Amino acid sequence: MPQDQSAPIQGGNAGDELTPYRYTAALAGTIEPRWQEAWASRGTFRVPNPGQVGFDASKPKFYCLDMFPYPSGAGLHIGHPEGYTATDIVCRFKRAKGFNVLHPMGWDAFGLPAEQYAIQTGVHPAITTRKAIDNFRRQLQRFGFCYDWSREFGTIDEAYYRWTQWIFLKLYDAWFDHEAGKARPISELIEREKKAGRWDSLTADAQRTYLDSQRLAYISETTVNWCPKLGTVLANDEVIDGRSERGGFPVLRKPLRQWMFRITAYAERLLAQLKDLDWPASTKAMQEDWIGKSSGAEIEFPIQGDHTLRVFTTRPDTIFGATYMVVAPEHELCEHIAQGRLGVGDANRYQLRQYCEAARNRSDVERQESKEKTGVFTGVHAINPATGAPIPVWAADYVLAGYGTGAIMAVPAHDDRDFAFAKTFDLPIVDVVYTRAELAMAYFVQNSIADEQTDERFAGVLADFLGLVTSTQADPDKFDQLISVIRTRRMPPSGGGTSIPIHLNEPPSGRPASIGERRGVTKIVWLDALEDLGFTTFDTLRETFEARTFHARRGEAWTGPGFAINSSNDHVSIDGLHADEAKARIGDWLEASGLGRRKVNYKLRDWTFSRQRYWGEPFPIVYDKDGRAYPVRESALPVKLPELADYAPVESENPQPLLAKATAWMNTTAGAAGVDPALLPPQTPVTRETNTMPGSAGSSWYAVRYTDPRCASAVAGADAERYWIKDGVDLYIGGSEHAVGHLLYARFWHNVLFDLGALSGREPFRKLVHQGLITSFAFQRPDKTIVAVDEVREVVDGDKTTHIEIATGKPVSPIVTKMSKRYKNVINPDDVIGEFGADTCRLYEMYMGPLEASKPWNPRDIAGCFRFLQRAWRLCVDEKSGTLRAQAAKNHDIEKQLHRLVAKAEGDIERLSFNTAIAAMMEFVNAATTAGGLDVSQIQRFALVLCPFAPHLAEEIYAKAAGVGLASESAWPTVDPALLVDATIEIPVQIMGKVRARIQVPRDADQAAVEAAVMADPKVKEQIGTKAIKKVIVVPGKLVNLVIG
RNA sequence: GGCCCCGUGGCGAAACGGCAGACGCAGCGGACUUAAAAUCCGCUUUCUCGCAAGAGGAGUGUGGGUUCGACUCCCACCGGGGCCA
Repeated sequence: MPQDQSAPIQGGNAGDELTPYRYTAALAGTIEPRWQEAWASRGTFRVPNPGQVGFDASKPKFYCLDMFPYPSGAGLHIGHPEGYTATDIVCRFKRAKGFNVLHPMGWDAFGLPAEQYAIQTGVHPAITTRKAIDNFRRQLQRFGFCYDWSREFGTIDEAYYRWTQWIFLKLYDAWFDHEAGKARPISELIEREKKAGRWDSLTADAQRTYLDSQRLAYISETTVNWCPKLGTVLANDEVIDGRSERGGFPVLRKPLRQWMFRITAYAERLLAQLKDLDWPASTKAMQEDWIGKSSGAEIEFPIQGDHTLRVFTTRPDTIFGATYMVVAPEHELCEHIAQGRLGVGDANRYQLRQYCEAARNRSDVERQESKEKTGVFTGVHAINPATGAPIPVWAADYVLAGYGTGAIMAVPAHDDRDFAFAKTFDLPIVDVVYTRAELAMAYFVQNSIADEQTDERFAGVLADFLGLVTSTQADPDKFDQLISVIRTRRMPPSGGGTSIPIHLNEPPSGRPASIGERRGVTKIVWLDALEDLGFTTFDTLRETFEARTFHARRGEAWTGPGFAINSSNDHVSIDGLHADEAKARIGDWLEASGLGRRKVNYKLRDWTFSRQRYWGEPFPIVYDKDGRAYPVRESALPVKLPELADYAPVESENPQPLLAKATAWMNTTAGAAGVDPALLPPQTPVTRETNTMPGSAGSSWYAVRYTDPRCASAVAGADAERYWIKDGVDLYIGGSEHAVGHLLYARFWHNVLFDLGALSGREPFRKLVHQGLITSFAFQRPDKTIVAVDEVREVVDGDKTTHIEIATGKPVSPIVTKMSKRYKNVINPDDVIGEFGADTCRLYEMYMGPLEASKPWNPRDIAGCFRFLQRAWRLCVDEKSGTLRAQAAKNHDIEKQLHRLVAKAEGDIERLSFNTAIAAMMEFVNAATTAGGLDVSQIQRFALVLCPFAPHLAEEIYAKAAGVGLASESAWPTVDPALLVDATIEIPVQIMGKVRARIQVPRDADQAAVEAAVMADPKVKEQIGTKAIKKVIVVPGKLVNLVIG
């Protein structure tokens, strides 16, 4: 590859006549493409599959994957190579350590941007996408990444999306057997129904309807996020603040016929299997939250007539506090009432109808956000099955139709929104949960003696009692004992002095904020707390607890943990129990009495899988004239996209798929479309499905395809699939923005395909790491608006540096922010490579800081990495002649340091701590330079350590030193453990935790010997003086600490 | 509002309960050079005492706790970021 003469060369001074072989950007630009070609032509990074020529079954395997890039027209962002360099280093290292390494790359290439571009220019998305892919590939190859390019593919390849469609058909042809906890072919469902005698009696249509209701891929009319401007439906995670993630266009909620995946059937498995994954805790937590499991109960509340109102609640333990109910305005009860079926008076019915009409025009978001609670009494009452009391049923829009059953039991004392609503409409608020302290107050009301109930005395006694109860975390059965302690004025056994120690966050009643408790709090604080609550007389206290209105008085719901109270009837009592036990007992009672049942609820919704756009996989589905769906046979795959004259979406509030424009393609026959003749005669006219699949389709299984990318008979050949991915990808690196979307969808498909026998393992990604965001500097005015970097001038005054906005002359402050064209702080990888070479760029990205941390790109710092490579080069190669600079004799001290470097680099790479590995190499080069240089063997081994980080430079040095072979094909240097330790070591001596002296001891000196050496040290003697030695801590090989006094 | 992550020199950072600031940048001083660049060497958390060598104190956002010993573990608070609502 010819050197690009036009590239700006600023990386240090150019090599001049004296040093023609100095390591410069120009030299890097020469050697880097040369080695890239050498690797490619030798197939250095190609890895064969089991059964193929050259496959070595004796080696362990390592499958390392980068997140699928979307090849945008703008080219590679500087953030891309961060993760890619990390995986590249690990893969090169693992290969050197004797692993079979699978390290592939490909393209997530269907999707909106290419299509938006096609709309503007009329160029077919396939053309622009291929161009973008070529550019991406060129840029990646320029970094020297060790991908096995023979495995490259894109989601837009027919040979690939054929299998994406095949997977869709597998899901269409499967149902979830809840008893077995796994997906099974639909044919087995028919078998089961036949055996149960439920099948043959059904009509063909009823059979079809039943099957369709069970399929993992099914059609449903659901409310979707419709974006008129983009002409498509978007997934929830593609909508941000009511606008599309791409383009920022408004998004409406619309009912639409959609293909859906029954991911909810897998909620429990997706949740349970998380715990075995080596993933960042935060990502696991996000998936847990997204799945949103909550256990509670479904309860039937009788209402007048023979109606019941079914609610789902996560707090069945608070049912005794349910003082009213709320239904969503869309709830069928409202309709029934409006139609007069429950005998509600005209005035109420009119109000209700008015309210429901109004609520319907407000979006869910508006309804959730609005602080002001609105609602209307429906005119009917329900019976609280726990208390037997009639409670009013209201309609209010803070309850959403789509969540749970669209109706709730309201427990205002223990739910914030119910509390606010009850306050607004003056509904009763009844305590059914108390914290420990509150329970103690209630106890005091009932059990105090007359003498303790005087207005003068009660507060003091109660404050003492509360202090004792909370400090000892006493359960209610200990209250008798504790109050007698107070009465006899004895101090509690554990509390020395006058203050009673109170422990923070004592479970389960810790409520520091409201009852005011800090460590060391005393009676005074409790007295203050009682006063704040307005308990100035005993009667107020008694009335509050007898009326069960403590929380109402406090003005806030208590949603935290505590003890159940006021919760007994003839059949069940949960008084005094904690929430978990109380829930369990209420669950038992509900089930025994037939009033309800325990129920697990998930926040996770089914996956909407239809898009109304062009540039995606077509569905292998056709419809007959009655709208019945039929699958296309596997042999007829792939269903290819038709050509279109123009790609502009039909911009409309009524969703219309773009493929409907291709009428000739859409209208076909069952035979031409490839429907099984047993299902539909070939001449039958049918219309094709005109939706396309979303971008997440192709990216949900690509990790599997890499194991055998050319396989024509399956998603991947069984041997290859089992060898590489049975236990999941060994290292998967990519951005945390995919924490729920992609990573959850891919797990779902993998699980389904495992159940159906198409894959050997359940989980696709065993170990996951997110690289941090690479940010950039910009400037900020005092009003927090941002100023672009080229609009600011740096002023150096003595040792102070200030930044001035050129236009205004006002000072601005440097900040770290996302790279943005607007701020003129975008770093282009091509420019960086032109200026310093790919090795320097790779090295700097890894040297900036920990892989997972977000960190700012500093153009100044990159020079340090470049200079390091120059020093490394100069250490090994003569800058005048370009020949090897090897010393004849081996420096043994340097040899020792080299072994330590190899050992450190090894450990650091394993734990992805690349910045510290690079620092160790810098130290080694500095030491070796000072020591006068390396011998040939040392140069070779140093090059091998450098190779994963700066492979081109390493190859060049290695070639000069070894003469034959490639560094990238050589084994990692071996470490002699004997050289990692010294005979004598220096250890610090601390006195009272401060370093006061240092002593030399043999490495394996025992405790007594070390102690003796310490005591003999004159500095130690001086420090100890006349004081006594109380304790000696010897940490072998590390340090000694003396406690004196 | 909830959950998670992060606060260490002028800057990026290191230290997996055991010598805080490795390594790099920037800065200062020196060598080399007619000169500059490049390169090499030295200094570089801060305060006090000292001409100096050196000695001593403080110090990892703040306050508390655990420990012989805490940047590291626990609790609360403050500040920044992310995700969810």
